[in-house]
Formats: sequence, structure tokens, C-alpha cells
Amino acid sequence: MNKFNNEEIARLLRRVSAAYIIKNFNRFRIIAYDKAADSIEKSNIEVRDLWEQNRLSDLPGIGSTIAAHLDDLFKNGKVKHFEQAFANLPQGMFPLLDVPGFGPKKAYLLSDKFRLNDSDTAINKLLAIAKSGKIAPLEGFGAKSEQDIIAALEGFIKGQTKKKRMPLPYAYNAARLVIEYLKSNRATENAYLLGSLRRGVSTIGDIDIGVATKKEQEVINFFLKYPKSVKKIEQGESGASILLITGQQIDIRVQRPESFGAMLQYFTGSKAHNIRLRELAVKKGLSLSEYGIKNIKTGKLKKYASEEGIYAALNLPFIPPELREDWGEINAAEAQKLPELIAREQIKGEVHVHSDYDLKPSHDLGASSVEELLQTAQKLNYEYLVISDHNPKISGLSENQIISIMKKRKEHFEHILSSNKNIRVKLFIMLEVDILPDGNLALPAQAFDYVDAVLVSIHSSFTQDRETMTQRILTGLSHPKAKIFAHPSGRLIGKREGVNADWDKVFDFCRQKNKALEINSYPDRLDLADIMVKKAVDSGNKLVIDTDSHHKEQMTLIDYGITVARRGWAEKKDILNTLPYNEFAEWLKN
DNA sequence: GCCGTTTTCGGCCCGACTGTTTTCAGTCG
Repeated sequence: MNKFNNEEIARLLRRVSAAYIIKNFNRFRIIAYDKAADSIEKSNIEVRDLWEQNRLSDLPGIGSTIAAHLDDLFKNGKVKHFEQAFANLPQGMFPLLDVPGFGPKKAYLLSDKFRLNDSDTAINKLLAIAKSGKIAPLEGFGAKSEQDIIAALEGFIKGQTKKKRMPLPYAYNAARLVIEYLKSNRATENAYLLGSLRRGVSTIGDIDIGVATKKEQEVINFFLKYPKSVKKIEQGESGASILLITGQQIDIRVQRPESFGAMLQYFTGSKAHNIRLRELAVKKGLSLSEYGIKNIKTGKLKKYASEEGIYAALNLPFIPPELREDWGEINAAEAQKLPELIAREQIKGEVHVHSDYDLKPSHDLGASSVEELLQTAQKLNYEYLVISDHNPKISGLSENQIISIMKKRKEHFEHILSSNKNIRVKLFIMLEVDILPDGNLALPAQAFDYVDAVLVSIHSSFTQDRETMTQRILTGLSHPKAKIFAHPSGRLIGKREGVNADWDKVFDFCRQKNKALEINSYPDRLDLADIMVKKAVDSGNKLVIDTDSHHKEQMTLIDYGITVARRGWAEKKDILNTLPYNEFAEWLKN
């Protein structure tokens, strides 16, 4: 078996596309490979997992042909068809494709000209060639492009690849500061997030911001003077890009207020959503662009100040940014069947926080007291709070010791409640219990007497095979007091892949046994992932949204979890901690 | 090569910026 991750597979498909461009294949065939690569790159699910389940074609852009090629890839580690595509080309062109500023044509032309046949040495060789001044004299090149090539190659060698995605919260914070800065200029009438940030995608590439203004140049010049900028990347009439010292790229787009809606729509994306929307427009004799909607026959352009106007012109209701992923939202909109997405004010309780009560936990202790957490819950307008410390460690403590710890903990919390009558928030005394590798829960049977219910989760042996992992999860969830499956995939964004499990089976089990799946708002987790949330919602599963806070300040991170839920089409009815206290308590007991 | 409540055949989104050019090719989103 061969382990190819999504990034590697996407790169491979792009290389095929590049080879086909050089070989002058049908351009739609080329686009198909690029689309497939896009789709795989953005997928939250490992393509390999889909392949194991024989579900490759679930991914948009993957049809029977590419699915068959990927089958080859996973089985044999290579694809005959791809090797043929790569044949008779200078192999040095392929690594160059990963360098910013290089596309198929430039990569091929230079590799061919300078006989870069070895993919391992091509980058360094080309750098030396560029430095010796051999590129500038070539037709179509010049001194400036030679310098750009040197800078791009040096940057690449230092580790700057084309894409570097960061978790949503980091991007959000950087963007917020830039927006504040832009708004401090009087020429700025308004400034909004654009792109994946506005759609709330869990990982962000570039930070895009849209500015409504009548003085475009003034705003752009002001933007270029942003104090944290270290480099101007691009400047034009309608926008500019800078690089921050943190390595984050910030793009702004400026537009007149009367056309701002079209711009906002266009730059919010996603690309797939926009393409689908433009296809719909074409069928209606209209052409949609960044500037508005053109009547194809008359050539007349109509401007739109608001996004609502754009969608209305296409006979669609407004589609919330979080849904714009081409996951069926345009069809749903046409049928007037868009979901009424869950909103922050509908959340009635926080159901996963860790306190500083020292119960000799198996994992990290929280940093805030129960009183502080209750007060924070009250400030956030919650009716109830679940304290869910990690279970006491099982090595080094006897069962009796653990039972005694759990009993004392319950008494401690009850004492706090009775001595703080001014706290209105109701408390559930729960625990986050490890599902051990064999599926047993890391808590003695008798200790369950001292909790209302438990969340269960995986904190070890993440790499078990699919069948073992699935059985482990089901066994763990079988305990009558196990009500919530916390951070189900166990992924840490950018650090650890999620576990491999048969999610259909897990979801079926949860639905039948009345268990909830968690949407964990913690920035590195955001787990379940949006696409899995959609799957859960589609199959009628119930979810909770919580923060897994280890400090009271982290409880405001709930907004990120809500964003994930919205991206998964979740409505109030799908989220159990929208229930009032009594009903939530009732659900916990059954 | 993909895709489908107008299609299983015949379509397939739109434009900006850069560097090189006197009208365009390549790259990017």
C-alpha cells in the first residue's frame, strides 16, 4: 500500500495538466486535471481514505478516468498513464511548477533550453544559469524577469512554496488589524473580509480584504504604507498585495460603492461557486464578473452595490458566504431550500471546558476555576455549563483512589454552587474520558456514579487501522453515560491527520443510540471538519458545538465552531446545545 | 476528462497584472 497525501496527489495531477499543456492536448481535458487537483487539495478528507471506501467519485471533478488512475497510484505507487504524459519532456520542468511565478510554459521553455533533465537538480541549476545572466537575452525575457526568477528560486529554496495555509483564527486576527488600519483613513467608506476568510474556511491561504471607496488610489497608497508590511508584492488600479513580516500575504481590492456588491461577491468565492454561478448566468443570457452583470446580447453592464442584488438578478435568494463551496448550495437556492444556519445567539450552553480542579488528570489541567468558568458562561448568556475535566490518570492510581477523587470532585463542585447563590448558570458535572486503544473507557465503573454523563475521545494510538479504530470508537460510545463523542477525528490542523475510521458506521451508531458528535471550536482542531458536519447533518445526526476551553478566555472561541457548523449546513435543530436547560438535561439522561 | 430537473452528447467562467511587447503570452485567483 502506498501513502500519498492529498497535497502530493494534487501536485501529481497538476504535473499531468502541465505536461498536457506542453503537448497541446485538448484544453478541457487539461482543465479537468486542474479541477481535480483543486478539488483534492481543498478536500478535508484524505483521498486515500475515499479510495479505500471505493468512493473516489464523491469528490467533484473526479470521474471514472481519473479515479482509475488514482486506483493505479494507490495500488502500484505509480500511474502508467501519467508516466506517458511525462515522457519526452525535460523532467526538470516539474519541480519548477512549484515555484511561484512558474507555470507550465515557462517551466518547459527554460528546462528545454538549458537541458534540465534531472528533476532533483533543476532548481539549483536554473538558479546558477539565471545568475550568470543567460536568461535575460532570451526572447520574451528581460533583465527584470531574470531578477524575478532568481528571487523566486532563492525564495523557493528557502522554503517559500506557492501555498502556505494558516489556521483560520491567526488569519482572522491579522486581517482584523489591517481592516482597522484601513478604516482609519477617511477615503475608506467600508472594508470587509473577502475570500476563504469571509467564508470561514478552517485554513486560510492569503488574506483578502475589500474596500469600498471613491478614491481608489488614495486607499491603495495608504495600504502600501501599512507599518507591518515588509514587501510590496503587487500594485494595480484595482488592488494591491503586501507581505507581512509574519509571512502572511494581504491582498486588498478597491471598488466604488455603487459596484461594491459585484466585487464582494466575486472575491468572496469560492472559485467553484463562482464558476457555477457564472454558468447559471450564461444560461440566462447574462455574463457575471467582478464589475457586475452584463447582458450578453446588448453588451450592457449593470452595476450592483450589494451582493443581494447579484443573487436576485439570477433569481436566487442570498446565499450565505459559508455555503459558497459548490456543495449543492446553488441548486438548493434555486429550489428555495437553503438551510437556516445556526447562529451564535441560539447556543444555550457550553458543553466542554476544563477547570483547574486537580483530579490528577491524564492530560492537561485547565487554568480557570469553576467559579470563573461559570461567571464567563453567564457573561456569554448561557443557561448552562458542562465541566468536563480529563479523567484521572489510570497509571499510578488505584481504582479506589480514582473513585474517591471523583466523589470528592463532585462534592467540591456542589459546594461551590451552594455557596454562590448569585450564579444563575446551571452546572453539569461531567468528564472527558479517554477511549483506550481496546475501546474501554479510562474510568472505573463505580466512578461513573459521580458524573451526570461523559464525553469520550481519543488521545492515544491514533494510527490504528480502520477496522480496529471503528470498533474502538463504537465500544467506547456504548457506555450508557457516554453521550458526546469529542473531537471525533482527532486531527490537529497542519500537525496530525485525523484517525482512519468508518464514519458511516460511527454516524449510524450515534444516530441510533442517541449520541452527539462534537464540533470542537479549538483553533487547531475545528473537528468535526465542515464537510463531515454536512455529512452528519445530511444523515440526521445530532451535534454539539463547544470550545474545549482550558482557560475562561477561550470560551469565546465558540464563534469558530459555529462557523464550521454553518459551513456544514447545520441548523438549530441539528445542534443539541441550542436546547434549553431542561431539555438538554433530559437528553443527557437518555 | 467531467457532468447533467432544459443534456449520456456537447458543452465547458472571467478578468487583472506583469513583463515583454506594439498587441500579447503567461500566470494567478
